[in-house]
Amino acid sequence: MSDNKIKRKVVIVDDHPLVIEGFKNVLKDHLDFQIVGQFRKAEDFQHFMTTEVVDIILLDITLPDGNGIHICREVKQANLEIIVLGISNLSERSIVKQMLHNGANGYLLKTADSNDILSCLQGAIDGEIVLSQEIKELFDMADLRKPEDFPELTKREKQILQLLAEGKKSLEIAESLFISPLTVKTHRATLLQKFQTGSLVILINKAKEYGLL
Amino acid sequence: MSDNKIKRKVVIVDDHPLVIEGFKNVLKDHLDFQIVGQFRKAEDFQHFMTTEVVDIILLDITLPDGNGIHICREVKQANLEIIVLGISNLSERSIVKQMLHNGANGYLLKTADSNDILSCLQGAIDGEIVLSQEIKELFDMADLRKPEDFPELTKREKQILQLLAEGKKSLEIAESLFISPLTVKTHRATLLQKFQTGSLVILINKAKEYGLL
DNA sequence: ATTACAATACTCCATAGGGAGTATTTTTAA
DNA sequence: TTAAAAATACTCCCTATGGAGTATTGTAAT
Repeated sequence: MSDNKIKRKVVIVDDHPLVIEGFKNVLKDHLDFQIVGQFRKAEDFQHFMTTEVVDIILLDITLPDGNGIHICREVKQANLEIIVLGISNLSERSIVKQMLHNGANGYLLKTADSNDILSCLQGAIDGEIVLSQEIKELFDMADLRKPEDFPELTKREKQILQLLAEGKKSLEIAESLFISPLTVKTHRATLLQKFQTGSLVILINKAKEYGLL
Repeated sequence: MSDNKIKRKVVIVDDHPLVIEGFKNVLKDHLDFQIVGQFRKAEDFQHFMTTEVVDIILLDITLPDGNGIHICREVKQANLEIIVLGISNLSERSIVKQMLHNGANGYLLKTADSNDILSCLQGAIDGEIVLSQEIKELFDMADLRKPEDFPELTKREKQILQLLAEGKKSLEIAESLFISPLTVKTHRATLLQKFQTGSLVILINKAKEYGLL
């Protein structure tokens, strides 16, 4: 667009350097955008945000030390003006919904191409809620989608899920977490219930599908 | 390196345009490499390969219309000189092993950074089997070379292992195979014994590592 | 035809897992 | 500062699983 416009400050948060490099390559010739920060960990990004002011955040959902959905809420609580676009491999409807509920201005799949990304950025700047092509299709075909939504797990549940996935028995888990085996049993039951199955193996398979393990 | 060297022809096959852009950004200032093709679908890549000659293929494992592991084998059968590096988010041992068994020259995680990627490329050119940092940590190199001492399974056992991995209960398996649940139990016990574990989850994890599932 | 091994099916026993509740304390968010 | 959610721990009951045997029939290779 115009040449003398003040560039919008963009921050990229993604644990995949290749994706960061990809965004840089997509944006590098674009006069409207200036990348002022890139982070692989939520913590680094959050620290950066305590001192810097930015316009646009490209925010991965799955980070090694945090969750993009929560980070989005924090950012928006601090400043509603900041444009937050979720980026992820995950095309689960519930995740997209959660992001949008937390105030995100849009959601891009990593399968989006340059044009898709740039038009989403422009749309978000223009105040639209933007979704990349495949996500749009996902929402159009709403009726065909599976009803099972991505379960919200608590910290403890995730912890126990992880140990179950390693093949640990309830007793071992109880010992390593210093809690009663009966408590482990409760968490396990909650997990099975949240994933709507009665099989540990299915539970773990689904958790892997959702990228929880 | 040297300036007048003939550049190595690189092809990128990945369904994520951002990853392709990322590789382009990482390689763009490197005098040794020249990107001669980029593909989002296996089919397009395979068509390209019928007419073109390349030196290095950066090959994603998960493609919308194919499997990088199979594609790797095809490529290597046609020309062993071509360097194939698997790239993927998946850090499962069995997948890496399958790639290397099919002749891949290495395996990079998408969490690898530029330096990691470039040093892997150089290593592969120098004839090494290269793995990105995180993958190296997952394995010790010695483990890769020695033949696997995974248990010999009978046809029926493999069949039942498969069904167990799908989360089926003994009773369901018995019904679908028209045998007694007690027989299923025997096979299951044999499997657990052969894999030297008392946990179904561990059994299935090991089976996946060995590429049996 | 003999010898393996596979596949089948059973016994008995002990423990782990799954289903459905209730209840208290602690943490976190509104 | 409350109200909600998470984490803790328990009850009872029943079924599934795991471990250790034994035994018969089927099948494939020598």
